Amino acid sequence: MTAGIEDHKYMLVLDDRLFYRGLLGHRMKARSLGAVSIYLAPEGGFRLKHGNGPWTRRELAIVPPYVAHQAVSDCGSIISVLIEPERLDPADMERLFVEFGDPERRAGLLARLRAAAGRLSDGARGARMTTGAFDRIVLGRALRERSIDPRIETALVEMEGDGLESQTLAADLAGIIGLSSSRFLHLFKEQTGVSFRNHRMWRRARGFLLHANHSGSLTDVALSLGYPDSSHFSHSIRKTFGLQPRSIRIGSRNLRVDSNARAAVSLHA
DNA sequence: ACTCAGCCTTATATGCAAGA
DNA sequence: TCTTGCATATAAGGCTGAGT
Repeated sequence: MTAGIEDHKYMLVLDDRLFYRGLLGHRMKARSLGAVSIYLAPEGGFRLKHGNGPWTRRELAIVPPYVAHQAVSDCGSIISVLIEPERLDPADMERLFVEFGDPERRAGLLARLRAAAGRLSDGARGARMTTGAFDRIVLGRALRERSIDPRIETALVEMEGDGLESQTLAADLAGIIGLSSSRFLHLFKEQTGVSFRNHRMWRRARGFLLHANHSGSLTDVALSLGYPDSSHFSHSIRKTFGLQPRSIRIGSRNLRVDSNARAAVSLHA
């Protein structure tokens, strides 16, 4: 009872999963994340708004990728889980939304999610957390991956290997896997469910979260993430997260961050 | 140092017709 | 069935400059 939320701020960043427990900026404007997003308040509830729709009071919510929304928490903090969609089996993603929409399962999901931070932070120390282990702790079961065309898989790996600062063009990747850019762009969307451009933009913005609790110039961070300048960076982050980079940084003080190796590549770039 | 807005350029999204 | 190229709309990229 003595420990406040400040002592419990925690984020775990994996390649295709992210767990966050910490502050939720009360000045949040509409955000559009590139991942399936699960929200719940650590205690009490929160309010959620989809696009131009009305505010609704929630205990638990799940939002599809690239859907604009806003959230405000009663207690000022939030638990949030992000699931990257590009390798996720579409049918299993659908099933996840059904599960979260089922009133009978809500209490169980809430309890599991609220307990997850402690279990994740214990498990992540030293050892590398796998996606499957993360899913079992947070969701109670490992989500299925979709089978992706090997050429698109190659392109995904290529982009991940290049680091967040890369400006890889669709035409370059198409060349590597032996397709025309036209076919590559179509196939990428078909196989991953997200457009090439949106995917690249989201991965870059997501990379900022790893820098969120660092000191130093935001301009330097912007450049190391591949943004051409701080102006563009500020704009993109605000559109993606609904918050200014500065607010995210201020809200991330005392935030403990764990990440696996690949997600952390850009950390000291 | 950071945010914000405007403006032009360019890459990408998407549908379609057609070739291999 | 898979692939390509093309046409057109749109959003990101890149830049400038002003405000905080």
